Amino acid sequence: MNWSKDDKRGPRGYHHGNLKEALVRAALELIAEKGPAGFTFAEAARWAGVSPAAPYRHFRDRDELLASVALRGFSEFETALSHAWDDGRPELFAAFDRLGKAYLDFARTEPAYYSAMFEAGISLTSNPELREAGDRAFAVLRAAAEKICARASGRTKPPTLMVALHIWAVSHGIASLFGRGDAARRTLPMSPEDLLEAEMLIYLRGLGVADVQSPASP
Amino acid sequence: MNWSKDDKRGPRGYHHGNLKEALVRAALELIAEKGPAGFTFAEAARWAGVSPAAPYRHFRDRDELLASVALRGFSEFETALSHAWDDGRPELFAAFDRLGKAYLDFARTEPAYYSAMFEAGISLTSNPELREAGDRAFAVLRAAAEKICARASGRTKPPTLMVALHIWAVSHGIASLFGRGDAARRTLPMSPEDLLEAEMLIYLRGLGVADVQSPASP
DNA sequence: GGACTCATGTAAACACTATTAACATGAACT
DNA sequence: AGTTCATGTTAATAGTGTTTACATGAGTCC
Repeated sequence: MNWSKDDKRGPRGYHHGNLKEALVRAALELIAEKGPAGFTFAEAARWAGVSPAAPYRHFRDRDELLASVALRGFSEFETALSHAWDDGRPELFAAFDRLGKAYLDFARTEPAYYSAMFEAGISLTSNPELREAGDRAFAVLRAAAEKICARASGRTKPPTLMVALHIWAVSHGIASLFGRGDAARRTLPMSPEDLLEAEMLIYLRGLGVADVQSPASP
Repeated sequence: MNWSKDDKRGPRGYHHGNLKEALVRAALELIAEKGPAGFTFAEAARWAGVSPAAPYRHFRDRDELLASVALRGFSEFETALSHAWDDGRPELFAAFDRLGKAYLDFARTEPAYYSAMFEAGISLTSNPELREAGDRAFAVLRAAAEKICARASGRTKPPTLMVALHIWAVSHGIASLFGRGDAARRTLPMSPEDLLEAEMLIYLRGLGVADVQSPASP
């Protein structure tokens, strides 16, 4: 007999082996299916093949599991954004456009993460770790805002932080209102991607950033 | 026959008299307290002083009560927005500024409505009445966008619908990320109102709308 | 090897929720 | 009066979050 963990069923007798990980993955599946509200601690346990009380060995309560999902979400979000941004290479505006598309793409393809991060109502003040993860993701937008601001032509440079917050708000607004399943979807005259791109072009133009073509005539 | 609802205690024997209304109000209280997820059908019934099964005479299920709250929310939202906008009087940009502040004010002072409307995940496709109520509120933003676009100086006028969607996305993004209790609040260098005003000024400038002062120098 | 410990699992219990079914009441209409 | 029907009740089912007491087994020290 071969009891190694590569067995079809694995050893998996009394101890699961990697329950914490399995629960996070189960939560992701379930949230993606039925929204963050429909996600159930008990069902996650069932999905992982353990008793309903087992998860409490790894998470204080249901909210802590949700927070754990959100934490990982912010981490993957940061990775996706910074990969798209790629430090503004090879060209600032192309990279900026990729950044916006990556934002929308994450919200669409990872609705479970996105819900946990922004809609589950987890308190950031009581969870510094989560806040820091969010800040790291936001730092990518901030870095992009920095390079954008450096190109502004006005007498005074716009404040980087403000611009970063603007970019975040627009992206989140579009992703949240139009970017996902038909839960809140309305019939749009254009794709969320085009909508975001147009808005950012107009905004950059208002900022006095050069090399941006007129948005009204594509 | 003066058992109108103005009676001191109302008849209130076996029949409540106005349970549907009472349930909606109870839901509002509860959502405001503990978020849309923490709201409970049973607790709403308790709050109204009836048995847990009574609400089912007025709402098919919990979601339908939530949808009812959202419906009323859109109606009040429309009222608030159109009152602030006041058809662009006495001056376009002052009215537009009021509109933005009214948006944020609604999200802050009526978080229960706002959550039910945008975060409860109620399907709009399966609820035409709700969708229409949302469209009526959006129509105010659209009307504002119309007048804004008419002032655009470029060769071609920007499409009204697109501009309206942009305004909506920005407002919702700021309200949703920074506009309410500390659930998702971050430390900001400025108030949500100032943040929104600045973003709209830059946007309008990018749109080529006249009479807008430079945003970078207040 | 054997005993001790501790993280990690189970089972049983409690209070609570959504929802339904069967029954009760009373307001309105003939 | 009596009937009807909307609107309430009670009782039951099934599923949930969470706690408590107990069980197991992997690693550690002798």
